[in-house]
Amino acid sequence: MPARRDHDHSAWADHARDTLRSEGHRSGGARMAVVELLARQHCCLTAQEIFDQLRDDGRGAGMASIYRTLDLLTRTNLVRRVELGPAACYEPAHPGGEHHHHVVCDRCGKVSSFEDPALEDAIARLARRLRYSVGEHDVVLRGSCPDCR
Amino acid sequence: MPARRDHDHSAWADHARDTLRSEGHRSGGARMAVVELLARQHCCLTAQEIFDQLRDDGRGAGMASIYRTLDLLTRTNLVRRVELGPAACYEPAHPGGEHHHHVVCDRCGKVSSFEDPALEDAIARLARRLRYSVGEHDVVLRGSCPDCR
DNA sequence: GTCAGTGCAAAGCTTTTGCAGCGCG
DNA sequence: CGCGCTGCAAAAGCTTTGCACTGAC
Repeated sequence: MPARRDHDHSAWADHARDTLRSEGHRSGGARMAVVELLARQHCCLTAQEIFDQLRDDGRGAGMASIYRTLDLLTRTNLVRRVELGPAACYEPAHPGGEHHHHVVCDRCGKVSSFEDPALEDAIARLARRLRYSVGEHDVVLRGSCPDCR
Repeated sequence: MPARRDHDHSAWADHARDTLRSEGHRSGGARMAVVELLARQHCCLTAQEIFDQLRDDGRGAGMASIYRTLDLLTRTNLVRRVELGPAACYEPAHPGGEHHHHVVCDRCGKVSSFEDPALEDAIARLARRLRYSVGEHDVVLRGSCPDCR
């Protein structure tokens, strides 16, 4: 029996491939390598981390292709770009509305994610109150992780 | 009668000067120019905006001094650094706990600020629940501003 | 066969660092 | 009058762009 693949993850990869295809984009090697790597992630990655990991996997891609792919995926809302510091992070955007945010450890730099319905609720109410038409939102907490405090 | 100065603003400038002084820092020209410019702001500024505005005011300072000052002010918690995109923004941190966040217009890039007690409350509860010791937090909303939608 | 996708290298931005000289305390 | 602050210039990231070549369709 083959190893079972993670459903959420392969579902996202399929969704991403289908969406790109339906918009007339081709399936180049670098692009698909980035999509498949992102699909396996639990949290967000920097472009450099993607570059390194693809190289280690023997599927090396040029930095330019990685950035171009991330830009395309972000524009099509398949990927969420998160500004956590000097380098941007990227993670799969799950269409079902599942939604998480990030806590960054000031000391070791570790990034964790969390979900909080009450927070989402407060943001939804707030968005209704503002005169902006709010499309997305990011929440970043900073502090010390359990290992560092 | 002289023009009345904005109390909150000059209060922050005084607080910043006193804090720096008490930690043994000197009052150089560039540093004070940045403090006074920040004190006059209602929202956050990038280093480049600070550079341009000081030059226009005839109090030009070197970029390096601006970055060094912003770094010092951030380390002493006198200034809050906000990651809104490729360039970081900086704004005075008011000690009283007054606290705001930002909405960015995707189309024209305009940045506005808002306050929302319910949001702060949700974040405070959330912070208690997480195993991190949370020190600060940023919320960034993105969408279309009233002029652009 | 065509043209989107790719890799490399060069350029563009933001931010940091090295260093000589100025000036605050 | 010493050492911290400053400005310039160079360097160090991160990201984008130009261009010739490859490969998907």
